[in-house]
Amino acid sequence: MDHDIDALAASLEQLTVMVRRLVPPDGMSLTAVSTLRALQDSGPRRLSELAVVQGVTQPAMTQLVTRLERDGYASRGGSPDDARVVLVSLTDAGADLLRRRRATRVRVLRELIDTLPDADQDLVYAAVPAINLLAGLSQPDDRSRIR
Amino acid sequence: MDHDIDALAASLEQLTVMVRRLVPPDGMSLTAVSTLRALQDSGPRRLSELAVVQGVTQPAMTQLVTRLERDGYASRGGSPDDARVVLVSLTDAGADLLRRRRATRVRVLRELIDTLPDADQDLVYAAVPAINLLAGLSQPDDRSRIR
DNA sequence: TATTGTTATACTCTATAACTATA
DNA sequence: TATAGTTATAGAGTATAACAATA
Repeated sequence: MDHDIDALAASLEQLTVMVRRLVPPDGMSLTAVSTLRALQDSGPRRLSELAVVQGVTQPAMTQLVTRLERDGYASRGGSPDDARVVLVSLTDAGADLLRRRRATRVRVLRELIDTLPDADQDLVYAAVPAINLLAGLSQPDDRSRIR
Repeated sequence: MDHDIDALAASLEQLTVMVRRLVPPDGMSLTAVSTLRALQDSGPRRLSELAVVQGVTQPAMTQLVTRLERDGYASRGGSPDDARVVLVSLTDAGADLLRRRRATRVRVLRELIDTLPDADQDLVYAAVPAINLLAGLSQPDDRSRIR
């Protein structure tokens, strides 16, 4: 067992480049997509919650939600409990967008993996638990730049 | 062997989120860092070559190089062969920046992996060949938006 | 004419500071 | 006063279109 951390770090960095290219650039920022996913996973959320989760400032989230709303992917609603609060929801068009991106990513990934010899494909799938271990390594969620 | 492509795609996506957070945001864009790395790997390059490799337009690269030059990470030079050409080089400060980012990524990654039980650590390192297989899957370098 | 790079302009996305409305 | 959100302003980073200089 080597436990060569530098090699692992370099491999992971290259891997992120590959993954990022699975979905062709479509004008959606990482934050925009991640915000829509958060809305899909957890339902309507306060604008300020979204800002914290995404690690951006409240004004940045205000503007992102404004663009998402303009493009039809999200909508603003009020809270019955607190008139100051804005609840942001995913629209059907937003859910469609996420569906399409996922389908593209899976399709392109499958095409790429299909080019590998069967033995290598088995190796890749056998690594899924290890990849999940790595993916689950949580950092102290360094969202401290939110003032 | 499951060969569950959807699970693999989802795991890879989560993994990229983890890797992206290894280095704290420091105002350098993905393209900026990737351009500096290209200069380090291959030596001075034409501005237009950099634009193609990074998948951005020539004007975008002109402006990026201008910012990198202003910040001291890269420098412009002429070509002796062709007076139209701008050759971009990495400066010592640029190399230092890359060194520091690499060191941070490795240090944080090590700290995170150290929190895993030994058996899981072994599992992660055993997956490096599979990760390299995935990272090496080349897409047709869809840089077709360059006109 | 074709190639290399820059300038002009516009939009996204981010930040900080100052503001409004509600609690 | 404190909290939720917006508006104002500035800078990075991207694009397309138009331009200058060189081949």
